[in-house]
Amino acid sequence: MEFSNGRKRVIDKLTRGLELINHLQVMLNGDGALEQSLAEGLVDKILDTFKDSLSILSSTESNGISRFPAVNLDGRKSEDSSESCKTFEWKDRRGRYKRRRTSETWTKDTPTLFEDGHAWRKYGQKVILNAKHPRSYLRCTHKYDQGCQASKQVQQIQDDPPIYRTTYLGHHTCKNLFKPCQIIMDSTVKDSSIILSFGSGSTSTKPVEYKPASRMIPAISSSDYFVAQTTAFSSGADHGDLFSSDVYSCTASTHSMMEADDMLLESLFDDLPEF
DNA sequence: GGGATTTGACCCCA
DNA sequence: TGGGGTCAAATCCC
Repeated sequence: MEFSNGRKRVIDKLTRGLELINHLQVMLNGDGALEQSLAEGLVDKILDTFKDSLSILSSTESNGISRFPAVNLDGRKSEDSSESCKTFEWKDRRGRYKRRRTSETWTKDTPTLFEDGHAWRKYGQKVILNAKHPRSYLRCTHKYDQGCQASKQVQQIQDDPPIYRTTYLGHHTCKNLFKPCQIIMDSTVKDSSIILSFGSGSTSTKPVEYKPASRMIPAISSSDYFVAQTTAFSSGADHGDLFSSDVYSCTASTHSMMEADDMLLESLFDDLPEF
């Protein structure tokens, strides 16, 4: 059952990749005035679909379910292809795992523990050398039911005022946000920026107006994305405040993190006016 | 009862 | 070799 679920998701991803390639092909066959940033954005998305597919295949393989060879995100075959055979040796598997190698990571420092819209499950806590506070280890709740490889580590790195460092590892391949996010394009904030507002069950999020800004459009496929907290919106902060306070930025990693909101981004692309 | 968290054990890798 | 990441049994909580 898990295998068929993973298989369906791989098919979905690959189908999506084909659609994007067709989209790109149509654009290339048009008047030839394809915006380079748009093309790069499409290529990024296509690459993401194939990376996700490989990720799903790898995860189902690690569960001993898949018949596909284990493949890392960089395309290399798993160095220990016999690992899946060990899944039949269930006696005391404690500590028997394949530590992931250099996966994409990015960090965020915040004064509070914030809600990022995904469901996390804590699977460990560790006292770190020369650190006052233990580090918590969390994985995506949908690690097993959807093969999501995302995980994060949270550690308090400062007491007064408290600062929490969250390190994200891997990308969400699941599709389970608590609530869909809202996408805002605001030309008044900063060039090449998009703000995402994730819904939260505990806060009364103000509806945020979606403001297409034509001069921002070439920046949509830029690698720079910015993610803001819902709480900032609900507190009435304006977009300028968001960028000066509790917003982090990064490049390809954030793009991948927003994968769960891919449909919204796709609709954003679809809404682009003709140049 | 089932899902989430805690916690000690185990193993990878710098 | 030891710090850090992950596993899984025990425990907690709703």
